[in-house]
Amino acid sequence: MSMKAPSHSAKSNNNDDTDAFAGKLLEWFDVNGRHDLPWQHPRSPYRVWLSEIMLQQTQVKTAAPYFERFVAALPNLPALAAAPMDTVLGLWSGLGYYARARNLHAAAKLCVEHHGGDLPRDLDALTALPGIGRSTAAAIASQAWGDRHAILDGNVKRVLSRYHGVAGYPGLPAIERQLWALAESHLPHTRMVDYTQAQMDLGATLCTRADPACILCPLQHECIARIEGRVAELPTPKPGKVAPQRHAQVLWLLDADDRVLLQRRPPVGIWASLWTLPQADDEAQAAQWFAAHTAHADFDAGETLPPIAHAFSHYKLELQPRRWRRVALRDAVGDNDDLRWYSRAELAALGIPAPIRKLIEAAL
DNA sequence: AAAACGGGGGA
DNA sequence: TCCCCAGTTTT
Repeated sequence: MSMKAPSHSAKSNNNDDTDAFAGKLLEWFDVNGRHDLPWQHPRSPYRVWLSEIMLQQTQVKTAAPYFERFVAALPNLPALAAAPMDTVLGLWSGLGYYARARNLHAAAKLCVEHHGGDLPRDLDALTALPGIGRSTAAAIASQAWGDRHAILDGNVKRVLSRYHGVAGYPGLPAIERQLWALAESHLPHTRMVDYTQAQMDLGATLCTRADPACILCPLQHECIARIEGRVAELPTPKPGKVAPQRHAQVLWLLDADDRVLLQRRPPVGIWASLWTLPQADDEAQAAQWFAAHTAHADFDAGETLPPIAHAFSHYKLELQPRRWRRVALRDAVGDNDDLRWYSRAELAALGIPAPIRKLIEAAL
């Protein structure tokens, strides 16, 4: 990776062959971009770095006052390196993600130790510092020195996947590689400082995740997602991991008065302490439970009902209900705090999981 | 309630 | 190289 200032191929050192993407973006930026952010006046490598770290997981509006306070207390890199950790954390207090502050502090010390108290003007050396990855390094180098490097943060991923109609979750290595290549293909040969800011501004203000303002977008006529009506589908969201499918048997017992037998769940775990129909892992265990709790009733006489599908955040549960009417319990089981007959009128006041309530109330 | 976020760290 | 995490905000 080269550290030198923008290198230009012989044919491309002029504005005429600026990529259409970059050209339109820069024109838009001149009028609509953010030109008065605190780290832009004055712009120094230290201030650019600090702003990029703050902006990693924080919006401009939130970060700005913290930035001002931070640079007022620690105006340059050696001051940061010399400050106690507590001071740094105090200045960061309220911003969250405190690992950023620890990395920032550690990186400042490394810069004093290895780079003469300055940030290194080299992508690999920047990336080697804690808290700086490929995109942050490129954002720093382009904004601090105007060096020609592509960034690929969440904003740019969103813009490029829409503009080029790139489907597939951007976190996947193959998709991310493709997006990096596209980002590099659009790099202009001039105005890198503005170009980098322009991409972030477009993503943050127009090409937003929800409800993008396409009619205001300078790229709307070339944007594949816009042309093909796929703006809402791109970028492809993270594929939810396929939730494991579990099964359970549900025993629905009604007595001679049409009261329903409910069981209180254990105080921890799924549906903690709620009242549900007695449940078993499989049919054999359901039969076993049935034999142990009921008097003179025939398990096989139960009426098999359509299964209920229920989705939890981390697994899917299919409940197989089976119903018996006019059931009596064994004397030894009886009513107690965790296993009771409830009349229909009493159900309303109980904590009952939604799918179970739906099942038993739909029947009447 | 769940997805998004950028870097770090472990597999 | 890839995958997943921590920690927080946004949708």
